[in-house]
Amino acid sequence: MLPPGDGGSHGYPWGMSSTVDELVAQLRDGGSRVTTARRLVLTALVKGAHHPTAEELLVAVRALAPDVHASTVYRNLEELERLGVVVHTHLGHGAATYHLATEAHGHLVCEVCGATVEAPEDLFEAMAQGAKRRLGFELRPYHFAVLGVCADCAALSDGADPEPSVG
Amino acid sequence: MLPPGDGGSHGYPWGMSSTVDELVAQLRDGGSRVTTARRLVLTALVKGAHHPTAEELLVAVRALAPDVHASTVYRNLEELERLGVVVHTHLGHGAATYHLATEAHGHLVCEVCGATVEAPEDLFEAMAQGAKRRLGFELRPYHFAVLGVCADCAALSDGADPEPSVG
DNA sequence: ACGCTGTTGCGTGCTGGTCGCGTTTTGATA
DNA sequence: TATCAAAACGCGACCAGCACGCAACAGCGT
Repeated sequence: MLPPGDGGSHGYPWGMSSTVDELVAQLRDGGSRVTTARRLVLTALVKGAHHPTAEELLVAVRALAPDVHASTVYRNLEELERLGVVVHTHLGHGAATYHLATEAHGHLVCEVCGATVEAPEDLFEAMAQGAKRRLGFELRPYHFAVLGVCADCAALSDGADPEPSVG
Repeated sequence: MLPPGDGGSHGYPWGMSSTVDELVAQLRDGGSRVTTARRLVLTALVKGAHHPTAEELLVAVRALAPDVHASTVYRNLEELERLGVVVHTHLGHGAATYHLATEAHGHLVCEVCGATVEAPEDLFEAMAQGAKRRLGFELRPYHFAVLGVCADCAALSDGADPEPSVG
């Protein structure tokens, strides 16, 4: 699962994901040291699933370096977030999920089936403008998901109202 | 948002929101039994602060019935939520906050100072309509707060960008 | 190659909440 | 009003997710 840390970014279909080397450079610029564990966390973020939890990142890291400790992953994520390299998001009641700051986006999560939809950038715009104009409040709507019912579940539950599962 | 449910109930001075008696009736209608602890939880919700956590409700309940156990409060809140009497909301990283379902509303929380603003009902409307039309997604944007920067903090931090505290 | 200091592994602790169990209480029925 | 099954309770153990203090280790400027 780990092709060479080549410099060029050959595209991932859904976007411009940075390479590990670029992120490592960000670390150095920020004055942080580059360690094995830290590099592996970045690698897992770049190449792994879309919304990994700290736990999932730990598993990915341990696949290559079995002795990395959970608290190391937590501390690294904290530091990476401080440097603006990653952000974390809460999609529901469980653990936070992490992604690269360059991929920041809003999330819609279905209360019924748990499906996660990445919100189009402009979906929040009207609300953000309204909040700014009327309350002076600058929205940053990326940190918590917005819950709701996805199209599939809405169709299925016409007439029957299943218990929400994410709430 | 609160019809004068004061009906026959020999009033709590506060008058406003639903009375404990009305809520108790909802419990009975739902097939649940009415116990001392349960009634006290409802009383705390009706008369207490605006966004109490389970812990704060426990304190309020214990002020009148010192032997009520924390798990009782948690279980009651769970049951009350199942019956649609209360809802819970996450305003930040800490404990959930509870309020009566009749008072459900969206929340804007300042990442910097933690201030909570109750969102005007229609603030979410444009976004909800957009999500419905474009994604078939029915928003229920009340469960997680939407983060941002409040007017005061935005003014203060012009030029300097303090670390978010709520994230 | 050295040494300063950031980082790690490890254990321990905390918060917020859940669960199983034996006992008490509720409220429908007699 | 007494009876009694089932609901709810008190209690403690336990869980997930994460934070922390410390001694040992390792990155990187010199």
